[in-house]
This record gives sequence, C-alpha cells and structure tokens, in this order.
Amino acid sequence: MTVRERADAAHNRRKILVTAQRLFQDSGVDHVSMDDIAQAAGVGKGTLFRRFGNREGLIGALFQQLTEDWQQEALDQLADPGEDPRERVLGFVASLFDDIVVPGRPLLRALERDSGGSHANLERYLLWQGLLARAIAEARPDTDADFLAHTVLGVLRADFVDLLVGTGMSIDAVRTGVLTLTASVLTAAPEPG
Amino acid sequence: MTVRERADAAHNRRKILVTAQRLFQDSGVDHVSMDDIAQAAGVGKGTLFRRFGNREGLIGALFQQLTEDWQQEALDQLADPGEDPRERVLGFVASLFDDIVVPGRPLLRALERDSGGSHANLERYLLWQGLLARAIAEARPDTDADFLAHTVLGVLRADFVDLLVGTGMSIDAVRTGVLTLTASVLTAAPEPG
DNA sequence: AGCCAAGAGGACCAGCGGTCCGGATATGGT
DNA sequence: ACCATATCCGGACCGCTGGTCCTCTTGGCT
Repeated sequence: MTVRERADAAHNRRKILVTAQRLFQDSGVDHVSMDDIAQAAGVGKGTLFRRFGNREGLIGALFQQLTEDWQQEALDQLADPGEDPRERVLGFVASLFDDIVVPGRPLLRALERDSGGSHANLERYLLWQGLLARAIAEARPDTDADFLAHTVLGVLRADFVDLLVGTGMSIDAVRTGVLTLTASVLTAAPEPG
Repeated sequence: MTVRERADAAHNRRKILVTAQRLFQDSGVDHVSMDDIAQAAGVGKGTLFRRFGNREGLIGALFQQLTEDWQQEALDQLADPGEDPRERVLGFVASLFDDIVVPGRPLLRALERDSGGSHANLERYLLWQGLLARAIAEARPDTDADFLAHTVLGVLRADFVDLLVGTGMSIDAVRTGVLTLTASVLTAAPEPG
C-alpha cells in the first residue's frame, strides 16, 4: 500500500500529540477538551478527529507512545526462561509500576473509564495478564496463577492507585504494598486444613 | 425542627428513586440522562436536581438505599469478637460480593468513575477497609493487614469485576477467585529465606 | 504545469448536566 | 374556613462537550 501519510498530515499529527501531552500534563486530562487541543495545536477540529477518530483514540495514541518501547523490553524480560521466575515477576511489576502506572496515571484513568469501548485496552490487558500468569505459574505451579495475575494487575489499576493515594498513602507506600503483595503471591502458602 | 419535608416533595422523591432504578436497570446507568429520569417520573428537571443536587447525588441515594440495611448487619458481624476472624472475613467478603457488588455493579461503576468529587465514597471505603483490616490483623498479626484489606477491596471494585467478566470469566469464577484470594491472604505464608 | 485524492478547518449539531424564575400549593396559624 | 408565605414545581434556558459535515486548499505524482 503506497497510501503513505502526507507530509502535512504527519506534521499535524506530531504537533497534536505533543500539544495534547502538554495540555494534559498542565491541566489534568479531564479539564482539557478536544477544542482546547485543536486550538492550542493551531489545527482545525476536523483535523484532530480525522487523525485520531475520537477522544479515546487520541488518549490511546498518547499512551501507546508512552508504552511501546517499554512493553517490548518488559514482556521479553518477563518471559525470559533463563532467569528465576520470581525475580522476573517482581522486576516486571516494579517496572510496570515505576515506568507506566505512575507516569501514565492520568492517561490510564481516562482509558479505564471508557473501557466499554475499544477492544485495544482489553487486548493489552490480556497480553500482560497472560504472560504474568505464566511466570507466576512457573514460580508456583500449585495455585490459580491466572487469578493471582489478575489480582496483581487489579491493584495496579490507575484509579485504584489514585484511591489509595487519596486515603493518605504515599506513592512509595503504594509501591511497597504492591511489591510485598506480589512477593507473597509468589511464595507458596500451605493449604488450609 | 418543624422544617419537615412537604408531603408532595417526599412523594416526588420516592417516585424519582423508583423510576431511576427502573430506568437504570432497563437501559444501563450511562444510557439514561437526567432528563430521561425526570420525564419518566413525571416531574420537572428542577425538582429532580432540587432533591438530589446532581447526578452523583441521585446515584448515591440509590446506592445507599441498596446498602443501608446490609451495611449495619455486615459490619457488626465483621467486628464480632466472638467468632473466628477467618470466618468473619470470608463471610464479609462473600456477602459483600453477593449482596452489594453483583447487584449494585452498575451503580458502583458510576460512583467509582466520579470519585474525584464527594468524600462520601471515600469515607465508606475507608470504613469498610478499616474494619476489614482489623479482622485480617486478628487472623494474621504478622503482615500488612492494611494493604491486604486494600487488595481484597481492590479486586472487588465494580469496574474490575466487569473487566474480568469481559475477559470471559463467569461471575461465579470471579467469586471463587475472590474468595480463594481472601482465604490465602488469611493464611500465613512463611517468610522467604 | 496540471490534476486530484487527501487533508485542513471551523461552522454546525445534538445531547448533556445543571440553573433560574414565575407560577402553583401544601401547611401552620388564626 | 381562610389567609399568608415558605416551599416546591416545572420546563425554558444555558454553556459546554464530543463529534460531523462540507467547502476550500494543498501536497505529490506524472
């Protein structure tokens, strides 16, 4: 397909992305309207929607930009059979928290909120959850690794982290809690009699 | 205080509540506008907002109606010192899941979504979390009961349950997972050497 | 240079939550 | 029974939002 994006289109796309990121950062994701972004980017509203389809598409593009490099590396490392699965899981969770959840919290919240829509979020979630579950299963073949993976990711959801922060916990306390939980998930518990 | 609610006002309040519940049930919370509710209840929009302040107030009132009886009983039982803390926690979680989360999922989602606003939700959360943490601490004094309580409640969040269902799990599978997780949280794990 | 698909842009739209205010009425005092 | 009035009612109205549409422009190929 030779239908390459025209130069002005690509230029505008980049301009929109950087502008949106700045506005979101400055004013909070849900105090910035699509009009705001179009105007600040010096672009018509039609252009904005032509490029990204809708609001969720724009936010998704910003989020993907944040994750694409990380995801490749992190998932490879998580699946690397040459290392202790426990270490791999802990490393993955720590990296997910530090590099994605914390810096991407506002974007993630916005994406989680409209989860009813696009399948992209669900697919991404399932990808992470599947690999995480496999690694957990390596460390603890005896348990429901699948649900434990869900649990760990559940605690990492942006709005839940925000809730915890809202109760007075510091980001660092949340981090410690998440990692402790992950570690305990990886440690075999005796079956209750 | 003789400032009793006038009879017509009370009547309208009841009518609005039952109408809203029906509409939400039939069409899904976020496909029903405040206009819809007012019209279906045979009431002016001004009346609706006068009674409940705003959308979140209405949803909150519906949710409180759903929980008020349950909460009294469940929290008492959770704090009852005469029973095995493990049983109490498991019973509380099961009841919370069966009686609140599952039937109230749509309302809860809507409330969680706008959590930025009212403190009422945060207070309710902290009340439940505090008592749950105390009971967990009785069963396992050695761990961070506080964060474990957060974890259990985190997995019970309505939008997370919806996400799990969206991945193909049945409600019953979610229930099993939640209870298994709770049980494992209540079972001491050996410190990793 | 000339053609034209792709893109630009902003007026426009429908729907939303929420407000306002002139008219109606329930209620307590007489 | 009746009045005075605080309370309440209703729906027109508002500002704002995400999203569409249609005309004009322009980059890129020949």
